[in-house]
Amino acid sequence: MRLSRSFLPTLRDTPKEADIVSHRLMLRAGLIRQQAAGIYSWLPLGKRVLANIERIVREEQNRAGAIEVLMPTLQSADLWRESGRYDDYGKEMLRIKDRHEREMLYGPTNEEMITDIFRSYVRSYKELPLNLYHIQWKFRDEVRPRFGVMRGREFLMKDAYSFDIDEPSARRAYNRMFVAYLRTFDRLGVKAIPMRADSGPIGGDATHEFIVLAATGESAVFLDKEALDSPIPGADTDFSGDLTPIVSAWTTKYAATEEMHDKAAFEAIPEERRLEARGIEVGQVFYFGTKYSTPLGAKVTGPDGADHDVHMGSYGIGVSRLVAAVIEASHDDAGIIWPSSIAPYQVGLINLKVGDANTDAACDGLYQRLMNAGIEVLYDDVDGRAGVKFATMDLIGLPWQLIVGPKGLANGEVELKRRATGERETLTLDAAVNRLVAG
RNA sequence: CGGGGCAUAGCGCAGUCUGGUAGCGCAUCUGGUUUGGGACCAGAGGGUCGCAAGUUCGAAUCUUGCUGCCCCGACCA
Repeated sequence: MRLSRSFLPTLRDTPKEADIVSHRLMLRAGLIRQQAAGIYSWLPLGKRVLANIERIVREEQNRAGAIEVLMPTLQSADLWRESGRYDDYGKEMLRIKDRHEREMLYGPTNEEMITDIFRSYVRSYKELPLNLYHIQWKFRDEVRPRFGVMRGREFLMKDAYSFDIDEPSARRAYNRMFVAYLRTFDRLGVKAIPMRADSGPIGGDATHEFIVLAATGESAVFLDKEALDSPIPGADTDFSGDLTPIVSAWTTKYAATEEMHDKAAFEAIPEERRLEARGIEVGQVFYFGTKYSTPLGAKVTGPDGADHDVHMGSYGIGVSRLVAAVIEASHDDAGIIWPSSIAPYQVGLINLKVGDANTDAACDGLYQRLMNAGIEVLYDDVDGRAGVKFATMDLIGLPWQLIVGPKGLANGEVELKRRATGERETLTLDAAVNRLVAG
């Protein structure tokens, strides 16, 4: 993408409503624009990051055997009356009426709807296990939205729902999502630690929150430092096999949120391994048994010929929140530092002297070669001062900056800078292209 | 939902106490000089001062009501 033809409104000053670093940087780098309290538009750069996160989440869900669907944002109140949650959910649920005065709501979550889909079609245990997920906008009318997209009212979430014949099967489904989450967050470039969590109003008796450590996190967390070094399962993990060893490796080390904190257990850990920190919840997995299947009548016939209420779990990832969480975990004074896997572009190609025939030709050539190699490039082809170009490129945080100016070109050289470390190398044009193609 | 704060040009702010017809920096546009880490000079455009009522000869400024947004707490992916 040529900068001259893109829409990338960056801000030099920090808007005053933004308090935490991720919110400031998201506004300054032109990722989002606030439209109302807790409601944001996603501008081109932010949209690309969001799409990259979605892509990785989707790949790992699919790998773990979950199947993608798409449910609507608007739901009928009737379904929620069946589960009893229409009255229980309270003011956080945005309730609206259509032109026929029918009661509707903007979905805060989808347990009822997915259970309705399930009960409409599935009759036999032979169709299980089943895990359906979607990535859709949710609305929760928070009393106090804050910190930009970290706690918005409208937010993008991946939510998966598993259906099994009995509890042991449901626990295996839980483990599959648990392992998928380990892989997902690792690929997104963040270290998310599963922690024993409170089950809250959704209910259930097995749940973990996946928490990214960050100083500005909303939750206090307590963990054994050794939990940070547990291994990430590989892409070749057999999801049809026994995942208990992987899950156990992560859950035997102490790691808990404030609500579930067990002081005695924590203090049993050698002092040098105790870590008290703050974190951002980016995902949560629940096993809640028949909490919804019983009231909604989601049952299958088992091998014994009898009907069984299905055992369910739900598994959420805060996709839009992750954009902020990644920035909280990965930035410096100059701006964002995107992990390569979700960066809006891999390379920022900087033309330091637009209008100079040699420099233009070299940049245009590099741009073409990189694009042909399948590398996503943001090409700053706008006539401007070097300092402004560098500052903007640092702000938006692309992993690589390829700096092309007349001085270097006189020696047939360009400069390649790695955003994360600030490390620079002077290379020939060919060497620079090869380096970027190699990753 | 309790407590606190803010609302003046695209962004950041001053002016409000003490009423007199709106200003600064950045950004934008034009011309010139510059040009490897947020340049300089000259000029220009851009505001029903959040909305509504009131007081007054006169309101950004005083009064009342409303709305929006932010922060702390409680609550939450």
